[in-house]
Amino acid sequence: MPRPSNTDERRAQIADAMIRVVARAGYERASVAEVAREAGLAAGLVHYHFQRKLDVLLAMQERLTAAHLDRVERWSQRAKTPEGRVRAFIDCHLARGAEEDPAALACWIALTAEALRDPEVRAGYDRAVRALIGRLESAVRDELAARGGDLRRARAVATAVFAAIQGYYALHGASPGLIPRGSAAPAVHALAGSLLARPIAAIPSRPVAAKSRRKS
Amino acid sequence: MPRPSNTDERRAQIADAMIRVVARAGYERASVAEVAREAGLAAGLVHYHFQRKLDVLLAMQERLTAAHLDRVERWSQRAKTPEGRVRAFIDCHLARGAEEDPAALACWIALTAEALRDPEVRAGYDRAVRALIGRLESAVRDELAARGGDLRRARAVATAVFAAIQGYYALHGASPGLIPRGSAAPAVHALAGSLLARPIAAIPSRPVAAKSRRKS
Amino acid sequence: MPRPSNTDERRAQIADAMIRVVARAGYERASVAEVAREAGLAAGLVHYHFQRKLDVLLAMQERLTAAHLDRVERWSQRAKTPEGRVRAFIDCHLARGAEEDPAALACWIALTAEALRDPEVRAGYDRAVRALIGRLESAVRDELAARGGDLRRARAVATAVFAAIQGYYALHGASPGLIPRGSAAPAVHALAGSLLARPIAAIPSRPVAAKSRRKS
Amino acid sequence: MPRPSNTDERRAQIADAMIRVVARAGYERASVAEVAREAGLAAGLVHYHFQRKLDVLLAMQERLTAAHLDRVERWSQRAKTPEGRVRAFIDCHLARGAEEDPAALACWIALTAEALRDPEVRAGYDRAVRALIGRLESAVRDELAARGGDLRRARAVATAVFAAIQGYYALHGASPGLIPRGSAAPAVHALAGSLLARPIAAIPSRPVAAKSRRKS
DNA sequence: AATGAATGAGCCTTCATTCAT
DNA sequence: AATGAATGAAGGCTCATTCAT
Repeated sequence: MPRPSNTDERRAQIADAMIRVVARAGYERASVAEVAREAGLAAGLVHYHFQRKLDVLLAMQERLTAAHLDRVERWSQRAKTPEGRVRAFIDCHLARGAEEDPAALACWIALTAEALRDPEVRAGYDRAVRALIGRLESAVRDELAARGGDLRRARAVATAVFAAIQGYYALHGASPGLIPRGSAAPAVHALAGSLLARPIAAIPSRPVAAKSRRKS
Repeated sequence: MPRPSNTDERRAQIADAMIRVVARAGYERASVAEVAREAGLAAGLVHYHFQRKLDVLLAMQERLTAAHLDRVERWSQRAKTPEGRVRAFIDCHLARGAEEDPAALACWIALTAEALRDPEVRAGYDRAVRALIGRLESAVRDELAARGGDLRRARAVATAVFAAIQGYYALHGASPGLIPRGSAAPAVHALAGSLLARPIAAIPSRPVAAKSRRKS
Repeated sequence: MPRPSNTDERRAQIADAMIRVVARAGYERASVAEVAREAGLAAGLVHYHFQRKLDVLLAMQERLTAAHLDRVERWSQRAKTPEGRVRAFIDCHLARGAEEDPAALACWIALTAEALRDPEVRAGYDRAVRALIGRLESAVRDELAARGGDLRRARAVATAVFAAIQGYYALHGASPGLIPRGSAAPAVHALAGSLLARPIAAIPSRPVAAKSRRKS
Repeated sequence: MPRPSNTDERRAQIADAMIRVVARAGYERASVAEVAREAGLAAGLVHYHFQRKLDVLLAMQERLTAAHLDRVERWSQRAKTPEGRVRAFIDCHLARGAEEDPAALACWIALTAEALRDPEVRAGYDRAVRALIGRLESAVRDELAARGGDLRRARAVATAVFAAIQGYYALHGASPGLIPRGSAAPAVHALAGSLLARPIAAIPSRPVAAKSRRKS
């Protein structure tokens, strides 16, 4: 009788170690040996459970994504209205007291950079982003429906909110101290409020400014 | 008869080659040999003009930043009002027909990821971001002044607009095809309009949603 | 079932290979690749067992020192008196028929030169020299005690004998053919005899010479 | 009319710069560029005046040797007797207040190590040593003649004194703090006195020790 | 004579991956 | 499953030497 496989735990253990190493060193500089050490395992074992180093990154990507989706889900459940779900999505990412694991944030940015070059990472990245935006989009759609808005804008609205969050993350990570304390969440809430309220195209501006916008 | 120095041109030549290589391979995978080949130079020459590979990255960073600031400046000059300058800043980054060098965009994301780990890259990143946000902030401040708004919000507003742009860039690079065509610029314009119009804190929302925001 | 470690043997194997390579090429010109080849190993393996090339040198230094101390010990055991131990120390280094591994001698000189510049090598060098001189000193002290001499001179006497040996080694290595055959050991024995017999300061000389020594 | 050649000065200037660089870095690590910088010259100029880096080392070797011979000569002139010249030779190297340029000492040891491997350096080393020992030998021979000693021992005596000095130099350089203060010169004087006084073979020792010496 | 750029080989080191046990 | 040694390919960087000016 063979001993029960512990492959799944080991894979998780290794992927989690990679999170910590990538967070502090980036993917390229995260050596397999270092990841093994971080996981408390022998160096050779990593390649017993994963064919390539890249596969560890992909596993880590999935774990990060799953955990993050969970987190979003948990925050959403407290919301009672569609708009509430949108608000919860934003707060879950940016509200004070909602600070996520800094390692996860660093990894996310590393994954973004990696996705630019590697098709496999890009695929996982795309899947993750689509899942997240998808959740947001459904909340936006419901809200727009309740308000009688144009449902076709839901995707654009969700994307905008997501992009803003993503941008704050990047700034926060790479240029800390630049974002006025407490300004991120309110700003994205304003964005959401604005986009839910009226057609995107109708940008409020002082008349004189109208012309300057006609440039490209 | 001292030989005239061509160091500046060479450094520029090498930094420009690094832009192309980093764009397609990332910094870590951009080998010095490859950069030299891309520049049409012998491998050893790179280290004659730069002490470390990192210094090439920093030079490239400065060139990208300078070029981008130039670009922003050029777009701004057409604007006749403060708000126009804000609009120009957004359009310069996101409007259709404003597509920047894709290589520059890829490099920017690579630099963001690198800034997370390397203090020197972070310093340059910070400088670049502050210069960009600074320009935006002054426009925002002028506009708020004209509207009688709270000038202290200028920085937060500028940061929000910048973050949104940054987020769109990341999404565009890593998950192309996800952003509804033509939605980016209008969304950020909406954000700007919304933030210029009223205090950030006053988020318009349906009453019921108020509670859901009160979360953990 | 953990694989049994062979690190100690490998390290010894590599350090021994370095002895041979340093002997014929010096430390700087002893490339890691060459050392590996000499040891019959793959190049990368050296850095699996040693962090830096310098660490191989230090390991080699320790092996040389240990072997040499052993050798001195073995020669000393035949001596029955303290003076006999001093004589044995000298003969062990310089007597005909006592020729040591020429590679070891070449390495020792290389280590001397390296010690001038590198603190780590210097530390090992210092330790080796102190151990050797220490053994000699204890023999000298015992002999001086037996003769009723000044024990405080023991260190100086031991150092003098050691320096003379060291000097002969250097000459032998760098300018072979210069030392009259068979003159080294007797000369150092004369030195030892002279220093053991009377206070160092009392140098026998013809009266007239006394002045010439009073010079600048 | 061509401008007068300054080649000799330049060569000297470069060789002197190499002394300083070799003293602090050793020959292998003394890069041509660093030597040029130390000399305040352009990098390319070194290879205009010297074909190979090794030739700079050889030039430096000659300069060091010449300067040192000069120094020995100067010290000797004050001596009025042959023995006085021997004493002066020792004091010139080891007496307190006779400290030579530490850079020269470091270079000498570096040259010793280099001589082990390179035939050209060895040739120069041999020449230098023979010149120095030769001067010493002639003084020894004169003294032995005056004493009615065996003139054939002159070379061996001179070599012994020189070896002892050389050994003290090595110890001083590589293991500073090991030599009891002020003990070097007296010890070598004792050696000289002892060797001038009686046949080398007749080593004074307590009877019991006689046997232990019969080992090899 | 002199300059400083250019070349290309070689070195130490890192590392993903494989393998014997 | 697991271990730790082994392999070989790069990579960044240094540097002696050459060359155009």
